[in-house]
Amino acid sequence: MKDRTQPDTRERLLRAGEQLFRTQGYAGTGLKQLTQTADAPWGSLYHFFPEGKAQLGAEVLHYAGQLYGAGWQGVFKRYPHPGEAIEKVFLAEITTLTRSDYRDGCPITSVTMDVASTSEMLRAACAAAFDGWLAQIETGLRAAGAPEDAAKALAGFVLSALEGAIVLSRAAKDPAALLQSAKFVRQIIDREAAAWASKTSD
Amino acid sequence: MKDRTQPDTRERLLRAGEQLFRTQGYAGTGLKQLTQTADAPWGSLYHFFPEGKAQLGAEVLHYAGQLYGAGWQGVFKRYPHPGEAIEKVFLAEITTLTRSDYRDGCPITSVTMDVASTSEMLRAACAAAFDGWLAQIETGLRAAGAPEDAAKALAGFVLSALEGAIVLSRAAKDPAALLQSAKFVRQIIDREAAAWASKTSD
DNA sequence: GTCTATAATACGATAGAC
DNA sequence: GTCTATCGTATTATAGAC
Repeated sequence: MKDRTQPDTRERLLRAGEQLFRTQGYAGTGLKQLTQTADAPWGSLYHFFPEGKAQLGAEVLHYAGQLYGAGWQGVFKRYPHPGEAIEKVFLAEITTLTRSDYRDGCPITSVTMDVASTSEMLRAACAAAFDGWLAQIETGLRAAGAPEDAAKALAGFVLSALEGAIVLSRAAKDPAALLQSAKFVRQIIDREAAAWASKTSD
Repeated sequence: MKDRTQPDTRERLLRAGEQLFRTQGYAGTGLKQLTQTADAPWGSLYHFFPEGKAQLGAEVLHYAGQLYGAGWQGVFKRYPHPGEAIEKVFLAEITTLTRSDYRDGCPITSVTMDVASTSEMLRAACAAAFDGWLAQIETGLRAAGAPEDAAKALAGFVLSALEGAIVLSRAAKDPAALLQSAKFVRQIIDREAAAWASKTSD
């Protein structure tokens, strides 16, 4: 869409990066393993990402940010009631985890843990990905009537609970943390939403 | 306390492991860097941990699990009201993060992201550490009158929100996620606690 | 754009003197 | 128990043919 040189190989490298970062983080992923997973020639890696692993990492973070951001947008469109929409995301994550034998976590969280304190550039890319998701959640909540401040605070809480529950579920190989968190997060949102509804336009 | 050979060096290695895992995960931490940080001789590493990095990693996870577990126990003892106790933990984490320029996250989360899907032994050690914390939170909630099922579900939710908020705060270098999550988590606990109090002994 | 070969370095782990 | 030297191997990155 932007370069017209060899979109296939480049896209496969990004996809493989996203997949491998999800399961073993940034530091734990070798470039050789990455090209093999992507079915891409070794030479192509430095053709598309001449600055090496860090550049590839940053672009994978951007790619994943956009991809999952579209998912947030879609779920709010499908389920206008925000409590239902967000609960669906938690439940969908359970499906993703169980289907992958608890391999497919969140690529942004994984990379954050590895590099937040060793590469300012990659840390900023992680923050940007999270910020994009937070903005989508905020938009979804505002569409349901949430005031600006409440929407921002709730979004941070929702994403925190989701990311943490994914971590605990992966460690335990058990969806309990996601189920438990989904229940309480939904409780909070439904209660807040009722408050927004009672305060109609002034 | 258990071996009486060279407790100092061994303890320093565990402490250095905990510190480095917090900031750069398991895969991102080299054993050379670890011995330097611990001010320990290279030879000592394989003297105390003959099975190498994996054994050291597992023992660091156990060490950190016990250490932070005692912290949970202590905060519930100091603050009998569970909403207050748990809010204190969130706020203390903000202090830890800001004081370390957002380096000192959670060692269990970091290692989980790196190895949950590549080493069954280390994944189990991560799960055991989290389970210990969950048990402490559960105990604190039960002491405040929570029924068994409610305590278990709430504990999973609380720890999920905390771990996720640490991740987001580290990525953003901003305590907002921890503050936002603390507020809603406390709301949930206080509301539940009121329900336990109204249902007195039957 | 692709591919092979390889450079340069860092890694985990071992051996053997002390 | 400590320390140095070192072995393989894996890592990221480059060079140059095609």
